[in-house]
Amino acid sequence: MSSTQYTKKIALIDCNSFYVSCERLFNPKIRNKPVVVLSSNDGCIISRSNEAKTLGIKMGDPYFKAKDIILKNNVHVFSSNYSLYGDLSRRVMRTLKRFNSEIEIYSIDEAFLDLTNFPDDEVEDVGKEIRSIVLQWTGIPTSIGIAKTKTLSKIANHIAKKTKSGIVSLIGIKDIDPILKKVEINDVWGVGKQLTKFFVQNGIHNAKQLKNISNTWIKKSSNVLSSRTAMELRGISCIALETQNSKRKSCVVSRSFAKKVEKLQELQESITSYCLNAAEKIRSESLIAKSITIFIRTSPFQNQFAYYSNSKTIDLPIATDNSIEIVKTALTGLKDIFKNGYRYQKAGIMLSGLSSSQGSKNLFSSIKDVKIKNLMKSIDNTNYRFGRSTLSLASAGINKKWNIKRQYSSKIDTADFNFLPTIKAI
DNA sequence: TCTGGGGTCCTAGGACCC
DNA sequence: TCTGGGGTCCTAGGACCC
Repeated sequence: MSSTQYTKKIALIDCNSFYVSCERLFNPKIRNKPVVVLSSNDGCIISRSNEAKTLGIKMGDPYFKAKDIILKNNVHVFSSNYSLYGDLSRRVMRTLKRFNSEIEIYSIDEAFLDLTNFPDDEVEDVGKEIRSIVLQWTGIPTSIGIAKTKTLSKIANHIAKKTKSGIVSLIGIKDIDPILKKVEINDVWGVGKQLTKFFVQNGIHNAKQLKNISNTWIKKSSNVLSSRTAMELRGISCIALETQNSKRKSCVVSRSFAKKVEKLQELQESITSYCLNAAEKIRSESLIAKSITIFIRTSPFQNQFAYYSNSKTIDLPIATDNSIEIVKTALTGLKDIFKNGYRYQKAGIMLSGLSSSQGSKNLFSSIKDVKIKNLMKSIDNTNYRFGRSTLSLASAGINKKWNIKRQYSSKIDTADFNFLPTIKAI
């Protein structure tokens, strides 16, 4: 009798130090060297190589605070280059799809892959192959965790990151308690700062304890999400793989300013350009928005200045993807919440209540609408061909003094042939 | 001087209705 | 003059994720 088993198996594939790995692809000199990538505006550290982690540089640290360590240790610093990372992400995901079309792209550098169709005792080898193919085809190193549920595969992945092979499977292990015991409660997927505090107060310090806690207690004293997490630790799948890319429900565009902004005029310029950006984004996904939120705030870190933060949500009379309409509405909202005398650090907008623009004709549809649609289309096409904001609105400003800072950009654009790496035959 | 950006989901509480 | 219970829907804010 064959003993081949096909239990449920979910793999979590996670790119190692993804943004750093992307920069390294085009810059072999920085392999094995400490590297960090900064957030937009060169504000915070959002990706670190292992060497940088060893130096004690923390995730999310503001750059200026880590500068001493960085300079002393010759850490290589890069401003983030999202079009590069997005491009490489798509390549990684495309490669993963070859192993199974049942894939959930969870973030720019992570995907869940259903491996149930492979026999239990072969799944670790499959994982190894995925790793080496992704590395070979894209140059991006990954870690892979495999287990019966998403939460457990997250844990397996967490452990895999610390192993040399880069792959850990919990499939076929009868008693995973000794493994879960070593996983701190705050490292469990879905357990954040607040829940950690709550669990620790109740004597739960690791994943094993959460797994073995009574169901009634957790339901009574917490919420459905926690009990779902506990179930998943027991190997009972509660969080399904979301394989079809569902349409998003909101679209945010927000930025911190390179310099503090005090004038309404400058806020208007930034809000306008964020609106244009967001409108273009939803048009490219055939969506229309029902409402728009505008928000502005001063820095929460600078205690010597008064703090002010406010937002305003306005319902659009008719759901729309029309840039002009969206900008106009946003600017009225901005006027309502703007107050003189503050040093604004950040502004943003959110389009929400998004729905498909297909067949969204209504009583008020008219020839004018068709004209506007064509105008939007030609703006999008021109900007696509000649670069963002070739065509814009006057209110988006020309000088853009508030615009972001990107001092350390590698300026690599994989769409540009001049920056493609050349491969030399030996 | 300098502290990211973009998402989802859940819940409590208020408004409103019968 | 006093007094009820139950339901739905919406929203703001919080918590979490990367």
